[in-house]
Formats: sequence, C-alpha cells, structure tokens
Amino acid sequence: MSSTGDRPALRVTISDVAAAAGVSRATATRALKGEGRFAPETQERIVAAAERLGYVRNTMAAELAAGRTGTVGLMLRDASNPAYGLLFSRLQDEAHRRGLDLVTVTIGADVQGAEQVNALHRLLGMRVAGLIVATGGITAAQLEPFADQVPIVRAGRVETAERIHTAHYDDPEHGRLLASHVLSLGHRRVVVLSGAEDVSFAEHLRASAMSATLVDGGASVTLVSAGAAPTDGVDEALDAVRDGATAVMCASDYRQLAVMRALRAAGLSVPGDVSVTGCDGILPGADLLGLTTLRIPVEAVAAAAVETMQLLLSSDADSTPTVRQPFVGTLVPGSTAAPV
Amino acid sequence: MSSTGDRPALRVTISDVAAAAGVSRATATRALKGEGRFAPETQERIVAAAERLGYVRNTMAAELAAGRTGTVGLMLRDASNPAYGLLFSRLQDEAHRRGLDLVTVTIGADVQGAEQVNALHRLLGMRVAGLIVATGGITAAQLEPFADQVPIVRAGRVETAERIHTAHYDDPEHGRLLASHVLSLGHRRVVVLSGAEDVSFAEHLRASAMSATLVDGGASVTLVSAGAAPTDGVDEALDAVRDGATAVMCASDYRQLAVMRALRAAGLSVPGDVSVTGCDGILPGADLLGLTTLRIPVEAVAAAAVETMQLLLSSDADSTPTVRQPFVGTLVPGSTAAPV
DNA sequence: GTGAAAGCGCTAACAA
DNA sequence: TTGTTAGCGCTTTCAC
Repeated sequence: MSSTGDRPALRVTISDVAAAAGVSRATATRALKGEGRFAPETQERIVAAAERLGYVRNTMAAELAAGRTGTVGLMLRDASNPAYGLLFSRLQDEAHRRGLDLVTVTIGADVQGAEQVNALHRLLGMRVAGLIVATGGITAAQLEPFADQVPIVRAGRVETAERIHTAHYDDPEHGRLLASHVLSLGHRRVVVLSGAEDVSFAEHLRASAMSATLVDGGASVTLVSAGAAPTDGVDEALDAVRDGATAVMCASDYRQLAVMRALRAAGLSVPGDVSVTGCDGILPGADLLGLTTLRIPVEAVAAAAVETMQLLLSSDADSTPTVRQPFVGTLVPGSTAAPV
Repeated sequence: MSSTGDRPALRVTISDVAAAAGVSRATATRALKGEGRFAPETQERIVAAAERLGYVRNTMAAELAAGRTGTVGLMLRDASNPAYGLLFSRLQDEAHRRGLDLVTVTIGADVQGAEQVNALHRLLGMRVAGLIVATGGITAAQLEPFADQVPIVRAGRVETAERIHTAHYDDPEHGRLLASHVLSLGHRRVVVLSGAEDVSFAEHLRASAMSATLVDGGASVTLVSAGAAPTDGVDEALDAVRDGATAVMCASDYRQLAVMRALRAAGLSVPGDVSVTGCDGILPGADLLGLTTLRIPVEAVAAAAVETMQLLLSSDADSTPTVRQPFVGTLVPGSTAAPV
C-alpha cells in the first residue's frame, strides 16, 4: 500500500466536522454520540456538517481512546455446512436483537494449527469485548490463556475447561434418542457410521452414545469410524449390511445422504432392505427425502450463547460461575427407518 | 502453555514487552514485525518476552498509528441460505489463499433500511482497506458515496453503478438455460414461479429470462410473482397446473422444494403429472431428490471477487476501470423434469 | 542498531 | 454548555 501523501477521501475526521460546525472536537464528539451536555441547535449544526462531509467515525480510534470495545468477536467454522450457516445466522440475529455488534472471522480448511491461532489473534487484537467460539477446531488449551482477559462462550460444542462458558448441543442425548428409536423399530444388528474422534467430536459423541444405547438394548453394533469426507466408511457400512445388519445409523445427515446414494447405487432399497438414520435435521428438503434424523436445537443454542455473553459483559465476569448449558433437539422420524 | 501465577491478566502492551526485554518501544515494534533494523539476538529476546507475557498486538492502535488497514470488510447476507453460506465459505478460503484478512458483518432480517447502513458504517468505521458486498439488500446508492474512498466489489449480484466492481452470477443466462431445457422437453404451457423484483432481484432476473425464452420458444407462460417465503405463490402455481400447465419453473431451489411438497400433498406426481425445475444447485441431497436445477458458479464468483479486490488494493485503484465479470453455471438435468 | 519524540483520530475528565 | 488538556497503544521519521 502506498505511503502517506495522497489524500484518501475517507479521511474526514471529527476535527473537520468540528471545524465546519464551528465547535471544538469535544463538543462534536458529544453531540454525535448524543451523550453529555450540548445545545440542541448546536447538535443539529454538527450532525448536519457530519452528514454533509460524509463523516464516518473511526471506530479504531474511538475505541482506543475510550478504552473499551462494543463488539463481540465470533469465531466461526466453515459456513458451507448448513448447520453452521444456520448457527451463524441465528447468532447474528440474536446479537442484533440484544444490541450487540458481532464481527466474525472464520477458520480455513486446516482443521487445527496456526490458522486457528491466527484468527483468534485477529479478534483479540481488535480488543473485542467478548468471544463466541463456534468451531470445534480450536482447543480449550488455546482458548484458556485468554479466558481471564475476555469472556469466552463456546457455542455448539461442549467444553470442559474452567472459565469457558458454553451453550451446546447435547450430542450424547441425541445419539441416545436416535438409538432408542432404532431399537424400538426392532433392529438388533446395527451399523454405526461416524467420523473419528479427531475428525468430528460431535459425531464421535453421538456415535458413542448410539453404540452404548444399542448395546444396552441388546443389539449388536458394528462401529465404523471414518474420515471427514461423507463417503468415507460407506463401503464398510454396506458390507456390514450385506452381512446382515438391518440398520445404518449415521452420525450426521451428510453421511446419511452418502449412505443412501451408495445403497441406491447398490440396488438396495430404503427402508425395504435397510433402515438409515442421520443427525442434524437442518437440510432443506430433508422432509422430502423422508430422512430419519434429529433436528439439533440451533436456535436455542444461539440464543443461549448470546444471552450468556451479554450477561458476562454486564456483570462482574470474574465472579460469575462458569455457565454450561446443554440443549436437546427433537427426533424427526422419517420414512428411511422402518420396523425390521 | 502452562499456567504461571504472574501472568498479568489485563492488557499487555508493547511497552511491557519492551521493558521486559530492556529495549525501547520502537525497537520492540520493529523486532516484532520483523521489519527495519535490529540485532537478531535482540529480536530473540523481545519475541521471547512477548510470548512469555502473552502479548497480543492491539490492532486498532497499530492500524491507527500506521494509517492503513490490512483487512478487507465483507458484508454478508443471512447465511442460513446455503447458497450464501457456501459463497461466504469460498470467499473466505480465497481470501486466505491470497493472504487477505477478512472481517465479516452480516445483515439482519430487515431486508433494507437502517440495519444495512449501520453494518456498512461498522465496516467503514474500521477503516477497512476494501469492501466486498455479498448481499443484495444494500443498494448502489448507499454504496456509491464510498466508492472513491475504498474499493468496492459486489459478489453475486450484478451492479450497474460506476466504480463498483462485480463478480456475479449471470442470472439471465441461467434462466435461459433452464427454459431451453424445459422447451427441449416439449413443454408449451409453463408456470414460472418467482420472488417479486423487490424481494429477490436474482430470482426476478432468472424468471424474466425464463419467461422471455419460453415465449420465444412458442410456449405460453403463467408468471407468478410471489413473496419471500418459499410457499408464497405455490397455490397459484398448482391452480395453473390443474388448468393444464405441464411444467413449473421455479426461480430457486427453495421454491422448487415447496412446490414439490405441495404437489405431493395434492397427490400429483413429479414428473408424471408435471415437471418441476429450480435454480441454485447448492442443496446437499439435491441429487437424491433428482432436482432439475442449475448449479450456480459459487466458486468462480468468489475467486473472481477476491482476485479483483486484491488487484484494486495493489494497483492505483482510481485508474482501474470498473471490473464486471458475469459467470455462468451448469445445468443439472434431474428426474423432476421429463418430456411432456 | 537503537531510542526519543511526534502524532494517528478519538474520548474523557476537568476547567471555563 | 463548551473548550482544554491529556492521553489510549502503536508506528515511524530522524537523530544518536
């Protein structure tokens, strides 16, 4: 970028406005913010001048001088996943409703590593007033050092670290609900298809709970722990089906779709030959496909996360005990799972 | 990172780091940035001190002092729509690939109005180096005053205003491609279901092109201009079908889903009784539903938008002619549209 | 190679 | 009611 010298038009400062209105900078500040004391007609003049000049307050300078920040930072995971996109949207709505300004940075493809820390630093560097973390990619260890500088709320994923608050999906319960449903349909030989623990912690939690519940219910379980791609592990799942399994429980709707594609390609019918379930319930059109799934409580999590943040910002954060709120979604029985 | 008792919980400034390393602030700045002159071993000491103290540079102060900003602002529309979620994701990826930092603000539910301007000001207030606008909700008139202060690239939607660059979907062409497909299947009585012009400009463009192409092809067209909700106008579309129309062309996949639900509820089969098409092609699972649609070129638009921004940032922006790049997607013939 | 000093644009006491 | 005076944390000449 070029050095000093040229004159970007955006350099309308409050001094310009003050000069144009014939007052001091301090007065201009007050009038523009509508705080403190000033004559109404002075304000009019100042506001008019500001508008005429196209003045936009320099937030950096303002917050630097004021020593505080009005915005909350949001760390988001890749929004190409509709579940995250929706969470993003709802967080934003809720923040807006509560008068909080959100600024977002997202994490690139590399699940962990420098990228994450970089994004975190970008936000912290802005001296955000609080941090909402909606990505599993960043670890508690990376977050914790900053927990006493700024309130941190994790949204979506559970968190065990002290001082980091959460509003999260009750993934184990989701797994249980789905498994109970499958059991109630009479299935006793079930494949559980999930991302590995380090690939998707949420899927891991769901799958573990599914397996446990199924086993408790007297079913035999084939656990397929796969990679991040939805198609990973699908072949193994199909093998198990050919081997006699009557149901495939997927830890996410993405995997469920992949399984259904594969089954279709293999000439197997759903739910005739095999029942299939997923989890998330966010996909538009899931109803038309008849997906058996569990709708995760995105709205509740978003609302709770923002509410908690607001609480932390207004109260003496240090004295607030760590907030941990799990939310349970609702089972969506579809036509992809039927009695055995 | 292990915890230490002496960690200063509150803001560590560069002065602290400098003091701890026994140098001046100026030296600390240089060493930390790796620019300018400094002794390697001095740098080591400074970096070590910074790490030990948990120093995070205050971006606001840094950019204020330096008089420039390294980040590009992104204005985004509600990401609960997967098409926008994906665009968001790809813009982010591309920016990262090119070493641009993106900071995002999104627009709440109110399609136009103060909210939009507020978001715009938030970004401008941060003195972002550039602006990528990925929401139709903000008008050229609102953008234009700032076009000579900061480079602006609109992503996704076409733009006619001078000085505002674009990388956008060629919606009219998309409409044409879909309509040609429907014509080629032999349909001559077609319903076109779209959001009204002020509700979704993209849908409007597509629908207009569809209608024109259909009429040119000798078909008779019933144009249903509906509200924002996908279910709006569906009843009218169904009436037209009962009246003899053999195809319903929807301006978006969301509407297509709504139509298919309604048809199913009405006991009509697709494509037996009526063919249906949509547009977007982003929905996961669209293939399983057999949706006939058009996959919009999200990746290309994102890449072009970011590339253009980078160009504008590095070149003398004022002398760069307005860049306008339309991108055409690919037709996805599905099983929802069949010969008449 | 390093430090001293002068701000960036704004806000917040405290005077006037 | 308004202006004056200090900075916020950092960068950046320009001497040393």
